[in-house]
Amino acid sequence: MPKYYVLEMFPYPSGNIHIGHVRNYTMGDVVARYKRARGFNVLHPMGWDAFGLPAENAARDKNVHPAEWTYANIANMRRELKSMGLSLDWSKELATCHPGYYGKQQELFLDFMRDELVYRKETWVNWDPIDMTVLANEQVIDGRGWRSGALVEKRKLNQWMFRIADYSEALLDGLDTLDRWPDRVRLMQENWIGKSKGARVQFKIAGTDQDLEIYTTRPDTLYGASFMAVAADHPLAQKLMPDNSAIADFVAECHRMGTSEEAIEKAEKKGVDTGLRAEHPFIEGKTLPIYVANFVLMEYGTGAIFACPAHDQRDLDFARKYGLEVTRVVADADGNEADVETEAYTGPGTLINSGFLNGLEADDARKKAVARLVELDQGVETTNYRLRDWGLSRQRYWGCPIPVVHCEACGTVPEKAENLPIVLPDDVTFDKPGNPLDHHPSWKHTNCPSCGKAAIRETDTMDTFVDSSWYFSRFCAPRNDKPVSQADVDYWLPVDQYIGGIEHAILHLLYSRFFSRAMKETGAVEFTEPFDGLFTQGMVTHETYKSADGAWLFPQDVTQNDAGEPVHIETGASVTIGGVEKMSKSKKNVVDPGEIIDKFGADAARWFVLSDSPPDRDMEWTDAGATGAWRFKQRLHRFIEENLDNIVALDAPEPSEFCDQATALRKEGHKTLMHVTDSIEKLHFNNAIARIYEFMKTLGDFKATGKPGSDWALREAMEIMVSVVGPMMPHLTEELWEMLGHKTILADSPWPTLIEELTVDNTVTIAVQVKGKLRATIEVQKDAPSDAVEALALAEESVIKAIGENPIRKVIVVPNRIVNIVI
RNA sequence: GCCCCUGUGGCGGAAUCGGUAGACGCGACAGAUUCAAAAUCUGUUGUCCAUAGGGCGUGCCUGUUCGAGUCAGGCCAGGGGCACCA
Repeated sequence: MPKYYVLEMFPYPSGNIHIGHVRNYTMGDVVARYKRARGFNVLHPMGWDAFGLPAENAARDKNVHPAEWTYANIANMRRELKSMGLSLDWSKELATCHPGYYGKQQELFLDFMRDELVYRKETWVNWDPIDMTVLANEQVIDGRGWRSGALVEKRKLNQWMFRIADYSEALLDGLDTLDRWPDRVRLMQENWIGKSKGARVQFKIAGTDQDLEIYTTRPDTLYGASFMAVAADHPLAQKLMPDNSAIADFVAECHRMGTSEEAIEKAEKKGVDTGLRAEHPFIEGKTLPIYVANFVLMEYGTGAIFACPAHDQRDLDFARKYGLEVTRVVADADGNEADVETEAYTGPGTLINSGFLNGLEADDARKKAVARLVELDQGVETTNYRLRDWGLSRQRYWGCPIPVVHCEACGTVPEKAENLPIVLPDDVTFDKPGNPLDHHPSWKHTNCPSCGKAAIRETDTMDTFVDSSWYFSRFCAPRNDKPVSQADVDYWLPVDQYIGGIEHAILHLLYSRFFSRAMKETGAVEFTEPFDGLFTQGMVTHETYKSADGAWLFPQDVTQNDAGEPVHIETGASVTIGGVEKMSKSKKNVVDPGEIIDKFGADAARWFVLSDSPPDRDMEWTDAGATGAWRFKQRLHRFIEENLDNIVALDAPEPSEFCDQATALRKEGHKTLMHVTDSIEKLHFNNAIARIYEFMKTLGDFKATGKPGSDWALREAMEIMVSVVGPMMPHLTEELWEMLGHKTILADSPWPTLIEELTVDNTVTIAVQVKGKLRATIEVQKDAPSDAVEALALAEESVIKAIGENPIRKVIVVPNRIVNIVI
């Protein structure tokens, strides 16, 4: 039996499911049920992304232990998910906060240490002052923490880092193989990895025997060089600091700026002249001033640049501020060589003012310049990436402990595998800021795994994105002794269809792609890409409501008065309807899935989240839409119940003869089956539902006549209907399936078999156009010869009228589609 | 600033390959049923002129084509991603 692994991104156990979960998990469930019916062995598990800061905040605010809070939330959300009728394999359930999971993660970490995929380094980090922890670059959005929203500061800390940057090229290359991923996500990852081709160039520092190494993507503009600039943290600046208070002050200022708001609000380009000068590699005797500048990043390239103001906007701004020279070296496409004033020219063109490069196109000049640098032994062509290593240390309690011990004698020592899991202590307090593990009286005191002497345990825990970077592999065998069971992973992975929100386009998905490669390196798995197919579903939105005093109102507090105006349900005060926005607690435009399921039933809720909008786009939750879904459910139920007497018994043999009415019904049924199947395969659930509605209309119009085959055809049609609705409305359809006399449940029944002959018509309706305008439609035999079709078209009265006195210049006949008469 | 996506009735949206634009749903309107209402059922519903019938119509402008929502070029609007990345 072929396998199919369908997975929705596992939820954070915040306490309640929200309507976005309903949409996400319904889509996955439809795929799972459909694939099962198509004969696949389906894995469809569920678990909990259960570590993270909210549990610690709850502990602090409500005086409840993070574990207790988390497990209570899990219990509630599991109950809510079960009420949705999801076909999940609960025997595979896992929670990342359970030692049975995070202990295995610690094992993986030791393997990573062994193979040098993780290392420790003192580095500048993004510090979130509210969450009191470090954030990865990916977790800083607009200079603020992705969770807390606090302005992020720069701090220097010892950090555990994953070598994700070493995989830049591999992660980039891998994107090409992911043809079942949205282009948008691939593009976002490509941009994030940020590959650029350029050169490293050594500039001699005049009067010394030292070099300044820079990175540039524009070696062709070397003749336009006007100054050099290094980052505040560049070794050169650091070395000059003690003897140069101007530089020391400036470096301190840069650190204060960090990623703070000022920096984002287009910080002015500033710098300090070091007094040193660099020798131009091509121009004998020319030297360039070296600045420390705030717009140069230590983390990118070499932390130093040469500046060509005419062809780089930042360099130009800086040059204008400090009165440095601006030499144009690239003429634009029209040969324009005019001086650059306030706008740098970054387009293509021909080299000027550039010695041996003059007259060359920029691309050729680039190559020639690098060749000369290599000759001079002053440069080399290189590739650079924006992607940096992933700092995973978090100074928090509720996360996976990093299984490492710091020993005065032996240094940083990995824990022994047999000591795993390193379990979090239960008795922790959250009354003071900082890391509770660090405050704990005894937990960090241990013995060195190497020499046995007293030593200190690492108190940092892992970023929760580590937890979600391999859970899909653990799902195959969640209680296995090893982190992943080789045989099970070989069978199930990669995930065939992964479904989740676009907000994880970079963070979670890139980390998981790295983790799979790293685990392949350590021998844990054999696959490279974890997610073969990815689908990103849109958000659920809702109208917003405001009372006269400007306060947000919940949808359930708003109703319509007799005049149809929106009013407050209790006070009758008038209400303003605002825009349709992403559901958020602050704007109160939320609906509670629990209430929805109570009111409309799980089937109607599932149906509605699939029905109206394409699944990758945002959908608006409306009560009217949910009511529509409920009505369909009632209608189908009523129809089948009322027509049970008009159908043949289960397994009655197919009659040899069908009346016209029966054949017409069969055709509609099989056409519906074909389209719904196709739509589900493409995850176009809204199209599948539109087709089902059409078929419901046909079915509802069918009247039992007793003519040959009609009772057999009606059962066939009903069974097709129940089967195709099945993945979306499991409760209703199981009931109907039983009413139809089946002894086995629908969920275990195969998808109906398509009879292709019944999906093709023997007559077709052809449009007749005159000069591209529709004038008539004609019924003809399928595949009728063109000249016969043409004759029929020309005989149509409305066509004759439209042609009038004009001579016919040409007649185009597209078989089975259209006739266009050109006059 | 750079990169990407999306613009179709009152609304959500459909249109597989360039071939009858507006499927299907919601809403609205009219009617049936009802003492009445709810529920249900039937019909109408892009727009303009209107009697038949016709004109116009997929953000705007050009173009390619017998034929364009669909392809190409140029704009406009909305959304998203990245952003001192040298």
